[in-house]
Amino acid sequence: MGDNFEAGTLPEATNFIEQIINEDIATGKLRPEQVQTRFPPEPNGYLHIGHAKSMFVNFGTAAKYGGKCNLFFDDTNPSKEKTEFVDAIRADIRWLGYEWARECYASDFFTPIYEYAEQLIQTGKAFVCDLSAEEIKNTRGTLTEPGVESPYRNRTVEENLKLFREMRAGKYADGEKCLRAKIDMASPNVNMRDPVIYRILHASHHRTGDAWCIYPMYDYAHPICDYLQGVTHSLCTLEFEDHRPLYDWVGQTLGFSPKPRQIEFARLNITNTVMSKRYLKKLVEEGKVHGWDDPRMPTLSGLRNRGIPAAAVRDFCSRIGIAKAQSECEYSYFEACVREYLNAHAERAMGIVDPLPLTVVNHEGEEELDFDKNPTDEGAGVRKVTFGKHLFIERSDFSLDPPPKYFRLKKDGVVRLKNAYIVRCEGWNTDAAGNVTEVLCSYIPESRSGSDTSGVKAKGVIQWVNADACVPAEVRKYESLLRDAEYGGQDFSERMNENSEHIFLGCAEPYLAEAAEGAPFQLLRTGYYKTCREKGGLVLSEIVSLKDNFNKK
RNA sequence: UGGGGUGUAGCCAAGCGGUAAGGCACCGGAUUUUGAUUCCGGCAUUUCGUAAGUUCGAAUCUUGCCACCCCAGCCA
Repeated sequence: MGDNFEAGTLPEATNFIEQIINEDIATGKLRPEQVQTRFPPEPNGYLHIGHAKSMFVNFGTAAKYGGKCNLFFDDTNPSKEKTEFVDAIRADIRWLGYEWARECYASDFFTPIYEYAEQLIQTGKAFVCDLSAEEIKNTRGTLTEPGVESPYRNRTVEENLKLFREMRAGKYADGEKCLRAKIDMASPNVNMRDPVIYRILHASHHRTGDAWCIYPMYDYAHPICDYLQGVTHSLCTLEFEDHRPLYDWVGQTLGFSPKPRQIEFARLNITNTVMSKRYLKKLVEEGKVHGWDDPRMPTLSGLRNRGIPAAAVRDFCSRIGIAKAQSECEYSYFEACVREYLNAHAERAMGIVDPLPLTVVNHEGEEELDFDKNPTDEGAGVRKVTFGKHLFIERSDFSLDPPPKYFRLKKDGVVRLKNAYIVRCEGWNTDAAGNVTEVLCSYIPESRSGSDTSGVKAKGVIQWVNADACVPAEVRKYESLLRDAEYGGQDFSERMNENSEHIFLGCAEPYLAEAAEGAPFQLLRTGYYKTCREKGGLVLSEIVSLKDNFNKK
């Protein structure tokens, strides 16, 4: 990781963030290896693919300059945060393939953050306010009108200090008082209208327990934590642009040098994919999914369980770019990255989801055939596959009433059994209801893969497994995904495509299957998948419905 | 109606005064023992939200206008 560049030269900037950093380096503010970032999740849920972009930006930028990136848990609100989430976050970062220089928490800095608050009070830059939350709201003004100053704004330093210490000592109830920065109630930027920087919260913190009953607000704590960690460039998403003046105010007022610099970029959005922790949490809590790592979830652990390689996620992040324009990627872009990676790296296996017995009437005994594990990679090697008289093929690969351009097995037709022989349909058996229960075929001995001298042309190639030697597999079936705007109402439903029947959380790959032993493998039948999607535009939750849908037309 | 941002193809996105990169998607065609892959070709040329202006020359500079996003938590 990290591009190499000669000492004294700057790496080529590939996005606006790197341009800014290059300028900072060029103007002597810092040396490349001093670049430091941080990935700052709040431990109140699992990481999702949107976080993957943030990690790519933060870890990637630091690596590019030979600098460092910390893992920083933003745990300033004990009412929402849990240790379970910090463990899961750590695991997901490692799975994605990133390593942090240092792991720290906002709570590590509670003491200095508190001391800085006293410093603000001493210098007359903060005051204890007795207004209720409601009153503060009512005096903040509106977007077009200035706010009015708190009647407590001009308390003496001594009184403020006394009150603040009493707040810390637990003398007051939640919401009874708060500490506010003294900035400008008439600022056109609402964030600067004497923002609350400390609130009273008699809640147990997942790390500090009951040591504190006052907790700093994000806007106040973040610049301090950045500074104390040595962060030089604090990369965050666009919605914090309005907060940058406050970020800078804290740094300047407290005399930080060098002062960390906040740079904002657009967060990741993907069509039809819910990227809101709030809704994901709701799905989990209401039991609509099996958990945060349900394969239908856009969480990193969900993607992992879906069989999506971390490298593909990283590749996706690198290809979508980093910019400030609000945007929404098509899901197909992500799929392309996954397919590309899987095609190059995934070992191929034949699998049958809906088995139909096929008997090779003129074949006796068994024989071993070589099967390339990955035809795009010579080094992948081969596996032995046993061919015999009794096979299974996919039910949908045989048709008595084939649609036009049906290349697979049909009445009186031939098809190649992948990597084995060409077979000709000789007949079939049905049950009382007329359903096909068995296909009878003859094989052409001269058509063996790799040494075909038969001269017979088979347009179609289908998968098969040996009925006597195959490993039982189980395709995990999931209920089709959310069907209406039940979750999240309007916001959620707005994410629906006009054409899609289901809202989905991103589950669409047909190559999810799970072996009985629990080892996931991929069925890389992207052809079916594409075809199906073009025809129906449906969101598919598992392989069976995918193939059924394919057969419909 | 205040402030902060953003507008380049269906979707991402380069471009930073010298005559519109690349990827995804899509459309042709070739090869193919995965209808996959691979490969070739096409895909903004009265055009860079729009209207004027500066300039030999503008997506790039100036001005006006339009559209969209974010902000009035003791959330992050």
